[in-house]
This record gives sequence, C-alpha cells and structure tokens, in this order.
Amino acid sequence: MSDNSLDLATQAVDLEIIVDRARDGQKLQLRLWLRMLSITKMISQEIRRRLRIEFQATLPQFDILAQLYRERDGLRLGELSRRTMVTNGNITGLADRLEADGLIVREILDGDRRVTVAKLTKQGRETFAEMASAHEGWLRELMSDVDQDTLALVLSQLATVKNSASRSLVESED
Amino acid sequence: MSDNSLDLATQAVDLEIIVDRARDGQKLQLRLWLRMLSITKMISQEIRRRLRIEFQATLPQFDILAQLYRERDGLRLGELSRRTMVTNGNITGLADRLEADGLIVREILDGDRRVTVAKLTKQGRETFAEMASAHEGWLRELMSDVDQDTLALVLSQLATVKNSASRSLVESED
DNA sequence: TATTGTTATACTCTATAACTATA
DNA sequence: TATAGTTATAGAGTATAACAATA
Repeated sequence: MSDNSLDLATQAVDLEIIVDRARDGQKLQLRLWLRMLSITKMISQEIRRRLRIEFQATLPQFDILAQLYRERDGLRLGELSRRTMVTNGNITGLADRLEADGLIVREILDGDRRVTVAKLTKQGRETFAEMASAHEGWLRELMSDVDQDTLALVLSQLATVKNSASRSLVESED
Repeated sequence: MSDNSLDLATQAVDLEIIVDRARDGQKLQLRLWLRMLSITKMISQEIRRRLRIEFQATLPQFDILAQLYRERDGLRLGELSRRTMVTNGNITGLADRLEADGLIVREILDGDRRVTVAKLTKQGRETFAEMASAHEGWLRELMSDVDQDTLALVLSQLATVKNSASRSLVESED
C-alpha cells in the first residue's frame, strides 16, 4: 500500500468518525435505549430460564421476594406494587402463587383492616437466600469479561439515566 | 407533590447512595444488572403504553418491524427469529398478527420452498416510519436530563457488557 | 367519599415439543 | 435425514375496569 493510499484511508476513517459524530448528537438516547433493551433481553432470558429450571420461579416473583427479604417486617401490598412496578391487581395474582408455594404469607394489619402486609415465611427466607446466591453467580458469569472499573463507571452513570426517566415519568403523570 | 414529600424523596436517594457505597466492592455485576433491569422495566412500560395507545402495537412487534425496515429485501423468518431473540414458533404468531394488520407480507422463496421471507408492505413502511419517529422523541424526552457525554460514554461501555454476556451465553450452549 | 385490595377479563408473550413440507 | 416453518399447548405477565370491605 503506497503512502498516498494510506493517507486516503486515514482521511476516510477521519471522515467516518466525523460523520458518526454528526449522526450522533442526534439519537444517542435512542441508541442507548436499544442497547440496554437488547442486553436486558439477552440476560433476562437466560436468568428466567435458570430461575425456572432450578427454582420453579419467575423474575417478577424473584423481584417480590427480593423486596420482602430486605424488609423483615414485610410490606403492604400497595407498597410492594409500587416498588416492583406491578399493578395492584396483578400483585394479587403473584402473591397468590407465592403464598401457594409457601414462600410468603399475607396478614391483615391490626388497626386498618383494609391493609394487607406480605412477609416471607421461614421457608421463603431460606429459598430466597439460595436464589439470590445463585443469581449473583450467574451475573458474575455473564459479565465475566467486564472489568470492575467499567462496571463501577456504568453503574454510577446509569443512576443519571434512571433519575431522568423517573422524573420524566412522574412529571408526565396527569 | 408537597415540599415535604420532595424532601423525603431526596433523603431516600441519599440513603441509597450511602448504602450502595458501603456495599460496594463486591457484587458490581449484580448491581449493574439490577439497575439495568429497573431502568428498562420503567422505560419499556411507558414505551409499550404509548405504542399501544398510539399505534395499537407491542414492543416485540415494533422490534420485528424495525428489523424489516432496514432490510429492504426482507428477512427469512429464521433470521428474524435470531435477531429478535424470539423463538421460531413464536415468530409465526407475531408475523400472523402483523400480516393481519397489513404491515408485512410473507413470500415463499423461489428455489427453496421451505423458506419464507417476510417484508414490510408499503403501509408497513409508512407506519413504521411514524412509529420510529415518535419512539425516538419519547426516548429523548425520557432521557432529557442526561447529557450527551454521559450518553456516549455509557453507550460505548455497554458494548463490552453486551459482548461479555453474549460470549458467555454462546459458550454455555452445549 | 376515598382507599386498599380482589376479582374478572382479554390479550400478548414465552417456552417446549410435535408435526408438515421440502430439500 | 436435516432444515424451515407451523401448530398446539400451557403458563405467566400485563393492563384495565368494576367491585367489596373498610376507613
């Protein structure tokens, strides 16, 4: 390859970068979204598969157990609904299945008989501890090529994204 | 929202950060995953809501249309299945609905009658162009607080995550 | 009257496996 | 025999609205 053609190649690359940048500026939000969607779909399919096979559980169920695990006194169903972003009506069905499996119990609150509090049973705590441990290992495995600095960086930056989205959503609620 | 509840929200965020820091070091993969999951759930619920209301469409359907939009000659159903991470059997059902809506057509390939190629119809192209434009606007809105540098940075770093996950998944296929 | 949770309903997605037509 | 796509089936999640009990 002659010096001349190398120059041309270099120019072409520069141009490409410039064009990319120009095209960027726009649509970065969209591209970031599509990338997150693709990653979460890929990973969650695998996680769901393993949860189903090894624990006969689903991701929304895991999510509920996780919320209850860190709230030893349990949570009202309404609060559980808010935290898991699952509607009230659907929380009932999820809780039904978890209760049938003996992982949670529902208790009516003394003092306000409208309120129901869900808690983990002993078996629920034990089962969730196993699930969480396995889950953590799976994630470590699935992200084994990503170095700690990158993880920490992306994690912190995504907080901005999360806050932006939740702010937009709350503000558009009318 | 009253000033009081705003303060409580701010306190909750601060507490989360402190607890996050304390727990750091370990489990970065898990925490990154949970954060991505929470963000994508939040955003995708809103996107799905708007797609349904404004276009009577779902996210998987949008995904299929997007793949076909950029492949003017259409795609085999098997390739569509691979790209959208939807099983072959379920692609059939999705394609049925899109075809019933007049957005795509299925054609048997000359030369190999086992193969079916899906393409956008004229109406499909027009409809998708509108959907994509609206979709881009929604994302810009939902991430309006995130600056361009952060977007670009996270976008590029997530490529690593994506590659790591897909490599792990492929390797564990046996 | 407002709030908490349940019930009812309809639809879509997801996963798996058996099956048909074609190569 | 292998491949491409379809059919069949079961189970869950999701969204919406009407409803009962309680405050």
